[in-house]
Amino acid sequence: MKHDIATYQLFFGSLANPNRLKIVNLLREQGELNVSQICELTTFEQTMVSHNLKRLETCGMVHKRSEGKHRFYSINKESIAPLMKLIDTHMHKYCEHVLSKENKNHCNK
Amino acid sequence: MKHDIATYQLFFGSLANPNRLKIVNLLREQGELNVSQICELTTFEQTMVSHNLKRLETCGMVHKRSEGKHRFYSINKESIAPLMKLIDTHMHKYCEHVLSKENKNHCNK
DNA sequence: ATAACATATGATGTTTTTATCACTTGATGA
DNA sequence: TCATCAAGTGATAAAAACATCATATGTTAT
Repeated sequence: MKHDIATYQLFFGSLANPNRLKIVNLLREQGELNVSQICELTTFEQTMVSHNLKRLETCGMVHKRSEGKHRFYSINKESIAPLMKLIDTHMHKYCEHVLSKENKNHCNK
Repeated sequence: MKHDIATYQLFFGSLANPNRLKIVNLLREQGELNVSQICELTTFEQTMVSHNLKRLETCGMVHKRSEGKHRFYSINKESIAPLMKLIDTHMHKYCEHVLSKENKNHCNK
């Protein structure tokens, strides 16, 4: 397979942003949420959430479902969920030393 | 497990850069290489390569081995190699639409 | 048809990230 | 021990990514 650097960059860049990361982790935990719910739970502005959800959708990280006025977003379970698990494992093994102090201590599991 | 957003950001940010990505893919393909060899093969400047390798090392994506004047770097096979494979699969399924035209065509496999 | 609500889009000033420059450190051999 | 080669470091100007603002679109209810 041919490595398309620009696509890798788009993919990883999508997860290299703290706000998008929070949205992704929120959807991992909460399942399907609409934009307003994401705004409430994160205290982020609506426009920012929309912009970031669009980017996540472009990369196939989340799915979108319309219902009336609402747009419901959910994590791509088939692909992103297991991927994030792999990364969690990697981070535990290799990124301990860069964990911020507060989290280092009460990191149960 | 506790999600440390800053660590995720560091991790993904490391792969969200085209030059680091090229270095990572080079090490995936070529195995162990020293700094000079990476410079030659990529035509990147030495200082840039050193800076970027340091970041990759911080995240546990590459290993470093000293031999005389040289520093040999290699991909973290246990963790990053399988991770990149998962991502390759994801990109093929969900990121086709964002692939640059040139690569779309002669993307065998 | 119009108001109200939910979400999306485009433009832009600001912040963050990056490559490069000048320099340092460390190792080998003369 | 001095010169040379290999690699690393810190500062900074330039480039890229970002949040926000103003506005647009689409949907439901009145």
